[in-house]
Amino acid sequence: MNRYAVICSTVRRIPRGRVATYGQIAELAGLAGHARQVGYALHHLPERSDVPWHRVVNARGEISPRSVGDSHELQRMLLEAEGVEFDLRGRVDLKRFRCHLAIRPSATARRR
DNA sequence: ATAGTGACTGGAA
DNA sequence: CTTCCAGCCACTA
Repeated sequence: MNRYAVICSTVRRIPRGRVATYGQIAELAGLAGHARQVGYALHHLPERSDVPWHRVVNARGEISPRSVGDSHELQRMLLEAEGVEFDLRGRVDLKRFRCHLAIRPSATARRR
């Protein structure tokens, strides 16, 4: 079980129509303080991955700017399709759409 | 091996 | 409330 796999499985737990922040994912994945690694992991995802990568936004509720690519446009489209709303500044109201997941004890070694 | 980068964050302004 | 910046440290080259 590598770091990316743990992150991916955590992202998969985000319910439809909700979002989570990078830091939140990192924490849930047992990698508290390593939010950037979440970004790296998502960056490495294959396009047809079943991981709902688009449900991950930054701490401000924005879709994080990417150095390359145009996937952020797709991301917003996917989120709106799930009912996530953006304000005029392109930000999600985290108070409303952030998912509340509990930190799974031993996220890396689930059930023996 | 070293150096540079970044899909981030929290605190400061 | 907002934007800005330094620190962060694994990842890439």
